[in-house]
Amino acid sequence: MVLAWASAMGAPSRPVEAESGTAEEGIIVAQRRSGHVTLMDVARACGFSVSTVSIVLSEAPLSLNVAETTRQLIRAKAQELGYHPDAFARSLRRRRSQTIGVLAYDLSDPYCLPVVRGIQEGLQPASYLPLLMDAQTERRLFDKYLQMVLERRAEGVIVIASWVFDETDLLSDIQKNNVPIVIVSRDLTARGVSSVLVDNEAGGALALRHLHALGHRRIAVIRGPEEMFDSGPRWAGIQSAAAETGIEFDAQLVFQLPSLVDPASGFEGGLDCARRLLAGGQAFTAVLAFDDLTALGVVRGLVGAGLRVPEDCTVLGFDDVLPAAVATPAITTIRQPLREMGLLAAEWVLSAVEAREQRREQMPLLHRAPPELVVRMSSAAPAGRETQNGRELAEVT
Amino acid sequence: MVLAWASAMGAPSRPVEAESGTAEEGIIVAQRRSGHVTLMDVARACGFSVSTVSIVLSEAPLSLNVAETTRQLIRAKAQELGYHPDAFARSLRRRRSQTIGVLAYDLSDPYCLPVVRGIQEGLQPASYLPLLMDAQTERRLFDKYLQMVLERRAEGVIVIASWVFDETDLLSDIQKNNVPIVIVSRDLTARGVSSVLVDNEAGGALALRHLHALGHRRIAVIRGPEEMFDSGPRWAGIQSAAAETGIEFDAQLVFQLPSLVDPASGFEGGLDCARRLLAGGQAFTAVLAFDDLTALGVVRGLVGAGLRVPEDCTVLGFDDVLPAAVATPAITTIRQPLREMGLLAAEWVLSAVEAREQRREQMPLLHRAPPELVVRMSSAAPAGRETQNGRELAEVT
DNA sequence: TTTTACTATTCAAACGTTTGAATGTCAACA
DNA sequence: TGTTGACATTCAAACGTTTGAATAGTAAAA
Repeated sequence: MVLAWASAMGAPSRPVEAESGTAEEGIIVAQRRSGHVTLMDVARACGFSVSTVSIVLSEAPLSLNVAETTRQLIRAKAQELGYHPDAFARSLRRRRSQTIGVLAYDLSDPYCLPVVRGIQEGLQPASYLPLLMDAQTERRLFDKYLQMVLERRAEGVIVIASWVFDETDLLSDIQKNNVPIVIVSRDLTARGVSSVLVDNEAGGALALRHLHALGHRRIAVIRGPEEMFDSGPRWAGIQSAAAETGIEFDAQLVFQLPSLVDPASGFEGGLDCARRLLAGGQAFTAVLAFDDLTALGVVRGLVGAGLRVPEDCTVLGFDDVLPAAVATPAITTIRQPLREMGLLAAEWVLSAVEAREQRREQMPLLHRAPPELVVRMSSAAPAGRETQNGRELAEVT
Repeated sequence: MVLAWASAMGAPSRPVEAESGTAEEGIIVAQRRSGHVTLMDVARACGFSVSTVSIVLSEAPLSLNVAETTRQLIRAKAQELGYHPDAFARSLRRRRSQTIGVLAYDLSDPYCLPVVRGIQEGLQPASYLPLLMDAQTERRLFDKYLQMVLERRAEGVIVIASWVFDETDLLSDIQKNNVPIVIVSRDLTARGVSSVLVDNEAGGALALRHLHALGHRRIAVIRGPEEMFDSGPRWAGIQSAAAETGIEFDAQLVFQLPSLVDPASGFEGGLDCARRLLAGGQAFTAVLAFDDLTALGVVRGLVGAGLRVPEDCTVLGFDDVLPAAVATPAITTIRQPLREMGLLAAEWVLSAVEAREQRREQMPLLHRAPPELVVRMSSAAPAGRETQNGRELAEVT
């Protein structure tokens, strides 16, 4: 009984005998090796076999055949003892982990969290559990966690790689093991990986058209770093919209972020660009930044030189992450539907898991999520004259 | 090779997979039930027993006795087949999960990530793996994940509960199972839980003294919500420093945030307070906000009314999260050493795990991490005269 | 020749579940 | 009396590892 049980815990080095209250034969309470209550413990405590207890507690189909009284007794005892099924044993036996690996290249990037939220939302109804891992921008960790995902027998993997890295055949190990993958925020369909990402072309175009509509003509652009996937298509979208609206870029006003160590360093990049922009002496009325952090860096640079945003200069971001929304002036930006993208990734990975079970082949899928212009406080029509910042700067500081 | 294969067959009579494809070499392609390569597969492929292969691949002490050539062969074959040990089987057998559950009440709170980073850092050297879970401010999810932590046999748990919730005996289930817990960001030592948190009193005092040193005398304070742990001590620290410096608070200038739904809503709270503050017509030269998001909300409110920060009004935050650093003006704040706190929590939980193994009792520990003043752009000496915002506001807008 | 001591490898029993097949009841129907 | 079938429960074999104990083979020591 319970007291005997407690004494067994107190003296773990030898088995303790105790009597069952009802049955004629004594029940031997075995020494518990691990601290956790097992089916065996529950079975002994209530006098049924391990099988019956398992059937009841796991709500297997057979439990319909188990007498109601038995079920209640077993449930009560399990509750009382604090039984929690061992996920290791269960997954091992069932050959299902009910787990999807979620590997973020850098969780501290405010970009990732909404995606993760979407994934959680998508996994929930199927009662799959996300196995969340944060590679902290370290290639080494990314590798290690990928192994981990395999070892933990995740049934699928979602990779969030908003940041730079060359995953040439990083993922091949996963694919070799026939584990479905979905990647968020870059197009890897060419390598056979289903991909969910924002429509960068459309986003770039959206941003430029907004500036054009406000009346801006001399626009500075800060492109993303060379090795980053989004940089190319986003710039392409900007260019095509520019052609469309008859805007021409001054090569002096087009910058490119250096390859960055971590996402937060986009801020530094933006700040630096703003300084170079002002030092260049070319007139401009708007800055189209690669992402929100960059935009915030630009704002810092401009304000530091005595300019006002948006009165003297409009600044546009991209992504719509938290810091952009709570800054003052709040950054006008191109919103990526991150949560929805995560949700879709989850749905895809689940359906791929199912497809694999039924041995159906599946083609890699691609979704380009439509971005959305979020007009906030950092954009406005240009002032009468263009900012002649080279000179103004000297006066103000 | 063939002989080894035969001996493997001598093993317990299993429902033999009748393979017709007995090739000329006699190599039988094992029919894999799950998609994953097992020790058995490797053993067959290289003609050794499962035991030997296990010993080699897990680098058990016995592997010193295994011939060098054998080791190399086994490793090579394992590599070739893409073997990854099954974490379920391994943990089940070893009775160790090498896992610490990390349960964040809301991962999207920028407060959490640095703590998580610290935890990862602390777990790494012991090669423990964090099992990261995000309760999304939902009590129901928190519960569920707590169960999960137990089912996955995490050897310890770290709870990050920067946000409100009444965990009266939420954690008792964990404690009953004798799993060590450490909680970050509130003091639960009274309930026997080791706790790591910032020294809120010191932080509050630090903030107030900074304002005093700058010359501020009429200071508005926005206290944290009633149910939040930090609110009380932080306010106490502010008050004691005020007494010390001879500052008295105008009750009209002391606000309290309503109970909030999620951390980002601190921004709304701050914005609202700022409006009420301005509407109140009382003079003030500084606002001491409960946290950074609140401070950003205050800035928004003040700027919206035509005031400048810090020229017309100083705003102080608390925590030092990313949005505070990248906003312009950057928020002067009280930094919590979040990473260090996470690191300590990890170290504590690991040592508690060890203590438990050696059946040593351990007292709950408490650490109040020293906060640090980070002076940025949102604080300055007050202008000559105090802000008479009631009237000024009417003129400006 | 036997013993001892190694070295290199394998046996077999766990770990805690799940589940197809088997067992045992008991009442109803030939 | 035997058969049927429905219900309630249990048996026992896996799942993929690890590991203490056992087994061979060989060489040195007694």
